[in-house]
Amino acid sequence: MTDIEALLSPRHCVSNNLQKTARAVSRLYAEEMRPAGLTRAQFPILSMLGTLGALPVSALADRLYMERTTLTRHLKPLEDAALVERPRSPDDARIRLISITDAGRQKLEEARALWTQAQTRMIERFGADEWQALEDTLRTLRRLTR
Amino acid sequence: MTDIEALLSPRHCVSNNLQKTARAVSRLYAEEMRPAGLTRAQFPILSMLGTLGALPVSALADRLYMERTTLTRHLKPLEDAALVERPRSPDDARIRLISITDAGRQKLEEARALWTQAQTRMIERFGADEWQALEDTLRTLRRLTR
DNA sequence: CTTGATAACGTGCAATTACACGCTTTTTCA
DNA sequence: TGAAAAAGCGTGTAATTGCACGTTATCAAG
Repeated sequence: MTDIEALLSPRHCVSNNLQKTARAVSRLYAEEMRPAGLTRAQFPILSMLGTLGALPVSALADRLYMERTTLTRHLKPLEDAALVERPRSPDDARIRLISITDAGRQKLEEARALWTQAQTRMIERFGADEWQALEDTLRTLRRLTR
Repeated sequence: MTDIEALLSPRHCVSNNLQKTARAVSRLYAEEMRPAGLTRAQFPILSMLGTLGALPVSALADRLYMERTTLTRHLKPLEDAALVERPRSPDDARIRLISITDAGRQKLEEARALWTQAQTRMIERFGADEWQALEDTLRTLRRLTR
């Protein structure tokens, strides 16, 4: 039973501990995926679009736990590269239905090969069971922020 | 015993799961700490400097798991605000020994009051024992990236 | 002592993130 | 039906991050 007061020192900061770890890990993945020609943020966006169908910007942003406006910035170059489309919904002119293109799927497959290497290396070092548990914990933490 | 293959789908990406969680949590802390007049990155830097003594840029960057050049960017406005000093070492003119000033400590105390609120709220929701365990796990993960 | 290697740090540039604000479209309700 | 409210999205601006590269200072051989 840990006392809360023991965690009220900045070195126990939830936010900063997550930030630090994200930075450290992100650098490894970015290095390995550089030849893919996708930026760091583009891969998860394309992945999500590859799994789900066409969906509004806000819905996509929610699932990515990304600010809607941040996602908008990322979508622009992806659309310019013809990797995603964003036509307006025929039912509601406010909504843009974002979807991945065939070229996007192809690019995604290329990037995924490199990603798999990075992920494999990381899981091998950290442990599959350990990551499974950590992933669940992180999901719980994210849900608490809603 | 989890099989590694089960984790080779992008939704299990270690990097992206950490990034998403860091974004989600960071927004909460940032919102609460806004009145402090410190940016998100400044608080952990000042905290670290408040605990440790004067130390070189690289050593500080290592402890923050931050790129050295990123830290340099953050130090500039902190120095302009007279919250930190960065005199060159008398022994080695290449080294700048970064330290917090009295004004920096004062600002740190103010910000810490707000931070404590954010941290308390978060720990209360998530659980002290759970965070303790997660913090250890994240540290382990960071060490693996060295 | 000088010359090459190394260490410590800063800068140019580009990507990432998000708050404040505004625009257009849809919905609500009197 | 005709505002008023709300929903969905984009832009201005600023903070965060890090790679490639350059500069200065120290160290290691010869």
